Amino acid sequence: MKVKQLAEAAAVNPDTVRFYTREGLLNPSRNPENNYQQFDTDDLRRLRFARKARQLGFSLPEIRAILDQADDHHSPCPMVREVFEQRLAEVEREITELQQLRERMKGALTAWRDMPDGTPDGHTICRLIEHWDDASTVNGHEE
Amino acid sequence: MKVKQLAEAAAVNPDTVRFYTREGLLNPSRNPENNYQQFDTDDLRRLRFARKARQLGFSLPEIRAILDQADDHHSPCPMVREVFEQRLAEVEREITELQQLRERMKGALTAWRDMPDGTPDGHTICRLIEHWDDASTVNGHEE
DNA sequence: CTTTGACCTGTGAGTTACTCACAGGTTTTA
DNA sequence: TAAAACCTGTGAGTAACTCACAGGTCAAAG
Repeated sequence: MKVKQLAEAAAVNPDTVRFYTREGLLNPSRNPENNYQQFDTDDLRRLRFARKARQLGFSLPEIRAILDQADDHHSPCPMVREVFEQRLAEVEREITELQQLRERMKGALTAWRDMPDGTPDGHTICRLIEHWDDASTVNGHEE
Repeated sequence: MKVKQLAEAAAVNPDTVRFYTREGLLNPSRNPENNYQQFDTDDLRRLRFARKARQLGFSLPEIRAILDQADDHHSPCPMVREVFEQRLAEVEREITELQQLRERMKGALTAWRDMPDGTPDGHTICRLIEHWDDASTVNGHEE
């Protein structure tokens, strides 16, 4: 398989294939005649794995580490489990933060709609933002 | 006020102040003697507004647009309201996506813990990821 | 009065995970 | 045989900062 075929098989951009190859997640052989990259079904599995892991929030270095360990016939299990659980905790945190944000935004909109004059001006909404109480979400993610 | 004082007053990195100035969100005057930037309380208000708007998910170009309109004594209201409501919808979408992700991750962990042998190996978890059904969250955010 | 340290200046690079553009080589198709 | 489609590597652009660097300025201490 060449770049475009692999990309299509995994439903990704060919440039992503090239990028992952540069980053060491894929290790294609080379056709000595024209220097083209040759991917096999194992590369396809790696690529699909990588894409799914990305959806779960794993970073490329993490994915590469998992793949490398699997290549060395080491069980990547402990690391994967740890990262997986960390990621789950992070997802929970993000959900909580976003829910709080949603409530505050909804409250602001409601207060805005219930204003006496009905048609609030820019000062009103700007004041809403200006007086936004940044109790939660202080600095985004400061891990 | 000089850079560092403004930064401290708004609890941000001095480099963020410089960056926002470069980006046109802040328009300090200059001390002609030494070319230092001079910020006033209005700059502080702009900076605080910008930071709060950022917490709400507004982009820097959006914030600059709001600030510029306010400077022209136009009411930024309609734009702010639109962006605000778009952002709220986006937050709702993100919450839903993350909740689905959480459920799937928890399900995976549970299935993993309930494995017959109790100590699953890397293949187990990797297979979990490999067979991850990417029905939702297909391409992240493709707005 | 000079030195030290803290601050200022502008600019350029690094971060993440891609995506796109470019220039030139190869292979396939018409 | 020529055009289209694909390959190659490299470099830049994205968002919103953050950090580093080299050199200028200023307040206070020695």
